[in-house]
Amino acid sequence: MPDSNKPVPTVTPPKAVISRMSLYLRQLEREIAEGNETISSTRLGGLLGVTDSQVRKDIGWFGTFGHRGVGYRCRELADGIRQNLGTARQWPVALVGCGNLGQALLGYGGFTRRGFKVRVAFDRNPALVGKLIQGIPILDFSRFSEIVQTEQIELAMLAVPADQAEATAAEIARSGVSGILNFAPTRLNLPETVAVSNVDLTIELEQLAFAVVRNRKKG
Amino acid sequence: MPDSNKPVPTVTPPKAVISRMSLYLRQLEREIAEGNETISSTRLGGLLGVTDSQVRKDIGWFGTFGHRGVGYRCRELADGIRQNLGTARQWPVALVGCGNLGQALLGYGGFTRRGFKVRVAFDRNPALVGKLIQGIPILDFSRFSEIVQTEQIELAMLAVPADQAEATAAEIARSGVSGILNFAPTRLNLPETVAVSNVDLTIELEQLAFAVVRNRKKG
DNA sequence: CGTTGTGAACTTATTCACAGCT
DNA sequence: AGCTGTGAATAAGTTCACAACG
Repeated sequence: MPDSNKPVPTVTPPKAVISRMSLYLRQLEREIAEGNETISSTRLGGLLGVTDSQVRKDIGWFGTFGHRGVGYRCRELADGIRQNLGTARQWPVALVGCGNLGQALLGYGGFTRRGFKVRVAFDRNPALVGKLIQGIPILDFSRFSEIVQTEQIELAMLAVPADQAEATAAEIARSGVSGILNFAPTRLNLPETVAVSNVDLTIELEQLAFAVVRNRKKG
Repeated sequence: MPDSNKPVPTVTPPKAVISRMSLYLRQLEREIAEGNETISSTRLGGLLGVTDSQVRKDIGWFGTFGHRGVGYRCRELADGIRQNLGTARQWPVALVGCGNLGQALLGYGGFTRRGFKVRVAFDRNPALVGKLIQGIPILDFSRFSEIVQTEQIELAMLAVPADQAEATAAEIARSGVSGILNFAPTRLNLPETVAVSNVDLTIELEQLAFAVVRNRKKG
């Protein structure tokens, strides 16, 4: 073994690496489903529009998984990625806000398959409270803090209107939830004990519009 | 990968710049609504978690809008950004796939306010075809190409299951649509005449999980 | 052989710092 | 005095290229 005396302080992979790792993981799951034992960085990257060296560098952040002359064993690498992403276990999730978007999120099976289990949903609208959507009960948001304890909720998906997002997020944070996936088009200003990811549909559409305009100019 | 050895004289702002421009635009709209005439790069950045110099550099890609000693006039800058993003006009949009997520997208008012007008929706499920959701008619997907012509559709939001995404996207591309906002967890491989943006909910959740785990390690 | 892991080179993005305008 | 616009400095991210190894 060459010198393993590397300092390696607080090496945190960049966000971009993490999202590519998710991409790799998904492809690996497909390869496994198709019965492929191994995959090379060249093939994995080719399928996802990423260079082979990028694939190897990215994977390097999470450890040493490859086998020279062979490639990566799909199962081994998939397990390693899940381990590092923190999704080798199940995450109990709460949904806050059961309007159109919220209800769609309840119906989206993709989460469960990747380790995220929506346990309970909340709203303030009495017309919704008490209903069962996709088998998940909608409770009054006033009970949020209590249920977070009993159900051990760690993540919340926030799908309330923009003008309520900031205040609702503050309350969620106070209840001890560790992460919020924010669908409202608003910057949440929270203590950094709470991690926040944003999904902003309008920004994506505007990026698309811009790309189209640029495309036309050169075409 | 094919040749791309052009010394391209036309500078194109990076994607990251574009999404921050969207962010600035939204904040500017709020400032206007609150009656503020001008805003400085420091304040604008502070509200959005971006440095002042980053704000100025970003804006610089789109032109010269500031007034020394004053800041940016909100209306002027907002107009300039819309002009550059290509959202100063209305974009006619089609929705493809009217399941849970698709229907939620139809109900999401945020698009319309930013210049994206969903004109028509498509599905292959006969149980859905003919219905009117949020005032928007659901048509059979076989009519897609025809309607794209008559309604002058330029953008499509793709919200079909993963296993249909690639084929459906190919058909959309063939109909002359210029951009696709893809909600399916699949890489679309299309001719580069069609711009693609991806919204991948699972990736976002995994990023969140990772951030939470990292947060806990240092906390 | 084929394919990884990785330093070094290169490219892109961000921050600094300040001249210059109002 | 206040605040932008921007070149120069720094940092971050990507690709290259090749030794090392099953």
